[in-house]
Amino acid sequence: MATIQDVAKAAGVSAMTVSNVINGHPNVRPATRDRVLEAMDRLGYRVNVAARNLRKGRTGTIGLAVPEINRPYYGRLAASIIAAAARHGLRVSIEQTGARRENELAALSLSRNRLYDGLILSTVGMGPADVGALDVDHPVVILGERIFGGPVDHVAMPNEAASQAATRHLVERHCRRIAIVCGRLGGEADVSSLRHAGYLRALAAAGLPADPELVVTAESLTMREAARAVRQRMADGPGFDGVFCVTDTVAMGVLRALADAGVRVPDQVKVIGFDNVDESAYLVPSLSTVDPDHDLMADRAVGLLAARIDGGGPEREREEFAGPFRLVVRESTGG
Amino acid sequence: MATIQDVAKAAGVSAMTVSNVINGHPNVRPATRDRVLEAMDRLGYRVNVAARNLRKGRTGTIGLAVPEINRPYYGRLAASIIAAAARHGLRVSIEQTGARRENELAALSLSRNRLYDGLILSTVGMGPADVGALDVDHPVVILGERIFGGPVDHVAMPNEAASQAATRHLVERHCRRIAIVCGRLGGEADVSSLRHAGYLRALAAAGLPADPELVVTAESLTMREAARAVRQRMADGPGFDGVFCVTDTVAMGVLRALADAGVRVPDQVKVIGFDNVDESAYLVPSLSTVDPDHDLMADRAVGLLAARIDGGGPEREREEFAGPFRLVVRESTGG
DNA sequence: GCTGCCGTTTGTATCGATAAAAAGCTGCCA
DNA sequence: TGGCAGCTTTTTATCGATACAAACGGCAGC
Repeated sequence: MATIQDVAKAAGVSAMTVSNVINGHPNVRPATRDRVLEAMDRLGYRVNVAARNLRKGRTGTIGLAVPEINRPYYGRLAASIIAAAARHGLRVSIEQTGARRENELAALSLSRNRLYDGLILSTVGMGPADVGALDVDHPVVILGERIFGGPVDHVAMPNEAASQAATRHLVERHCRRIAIVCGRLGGEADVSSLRHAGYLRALAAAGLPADPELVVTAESLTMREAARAVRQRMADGPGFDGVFCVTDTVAMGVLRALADAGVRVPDQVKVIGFDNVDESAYLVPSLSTVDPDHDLMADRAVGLLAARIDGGGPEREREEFAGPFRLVVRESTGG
Repeated sequence: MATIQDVAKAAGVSAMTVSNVINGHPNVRPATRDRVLEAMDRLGYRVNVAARNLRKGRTGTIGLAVPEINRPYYGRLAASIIAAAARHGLRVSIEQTGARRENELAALSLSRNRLYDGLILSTVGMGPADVGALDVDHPVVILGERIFGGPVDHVAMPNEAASQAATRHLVERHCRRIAIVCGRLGGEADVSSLRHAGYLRALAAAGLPADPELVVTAESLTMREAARAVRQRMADGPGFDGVFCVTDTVAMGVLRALADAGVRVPDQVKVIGFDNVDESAYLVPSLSTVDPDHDLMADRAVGLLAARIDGGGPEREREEFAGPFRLVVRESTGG
């Protein structure tokens, strides 16, 4: 594989001149430039990125750590982030953490290896107790839930507000016994807890009691576990007329479980999700949901990260950005 | 940020000794090792991967180029590949090509930049005419469709065989006018053409005529376009009693379009897809499909690539591997 | 013809880690 | 005591690109 030296020799110039041509520096005589370009072409020269990275101290790659890329929500998020990063001239490398705390911490340390110029971390497993791990000397942006007081930039989902709006929508559609399907509660700042809080607030605002019977807890936020949890709860009749699902993926599992039990949606039970993944509009019945504007959040997250990378040193204050959201009403809540 | 030299100085040894400790070489006295480890810990030392890459001529990262990560099939594929790569100690960086030929070619050239040790390319836009572009001097594995005679390893979907099996299944369920929903035909080796060929073969084997009216062509293999194409075709009644959809994503669009038209699945029309993405089991009705064993294919693709990277030089013959598949019967074809 | 300036080109050092070879140490035996 | 084998450790050179400063060449002006 040809190096810059080979090209230099072939073109009868120094390596620096070749470098100058590659990087579009001014003050290279056109005739020289042409000679160099011709030599590069002839030798099939390609920049060695490792060498450039070493010299420049940058890799041009950011890391994206998500629980699992194979879930509509994270797929969608990743797509938005890859696109946003490309606009900043950055590539994206994806780590799967399996929502496990230790893997999320490992992702942080990879980025310390200078493999990435910065890291976008979608935390799920880490809790407030791990805030210390975030206190690193390289750019990190948390995307998703809320890490209290973490010393990093943070783009937050509008968890509580949007959950409240979703639940309120069920109230407005005359649901009176509204269930929530979520993951295990107890953490301070995970998706389930935050969205559960929004759900409770909506109930309170509507003067509805918060019946613990109506909290359906799945082992994990997957279709399988959501369906299983709902089936179990429905052993003796639904006992609810509305369901707020903490993600659209969960909602898909719930819709399936309801269908298995012969429960008609939206006639007998109304269902609303959270995320507005692409699939939601195409389900039968199509799924009402709240849409947190992924593109905007991705754009903001990458923007913050890029700013940190480009020298926005540690003296810059950390930023918090809470995304906007939009209620999307479809068939599953009666259109 | 501390370098290996800093650690060496702090531990009172040479840089090489530190390097030896890092890389777990034998012949480092335990006492020395401890001293080095302590210094590394104290200084918060992290390997500079760019420097190591330069020296070793490897990056430890492979590229995965897919049309769009935000589609269930590619998400699933990416998840499998990331997992398989991790087993080989490789990281995965994802490029989105948008199924566009020029982006697929660009992905090839990125890998030429030695950014990646190798590339797994899921071709969609490139055709047999671009075979020349694949003749590169670094490891590439094509995953997906068939590139005739490309000078690279190739893990192929069992496109024709599985499509034939899916269509045959519809025949066995007494469908007599079986439609196919696919993308534009005409290419020699794209998904749609190959799966269309399998569909035709099944019809021929069953002695059914191949009515061009039953070929529904979508602009792209998305839910939106599939739904649009089917709606258009159904303006004057369905005219078919079975549909083979070239992907599960397409099937989701089709199911939605049928629901909109008040057509009952599977009573009036039976539907089968291709891919067995996670969502398929949870749709209402759940989707029959063929499952190409993504994990196995991912494993094989990464395995081939890793072998090429580890010196399996260009003299090794290129390999072709056609994945197995499995028919998955669910509600959409009558259970 | 000489000076000085400006646009162009080149030499040298460097980023940080590591392969290969050389040099230091031990301890053991003759 | 000298010599040698076998671990340990260090020295030196290198991967390829680029920052920086120095050198070069041509030309206008005196």
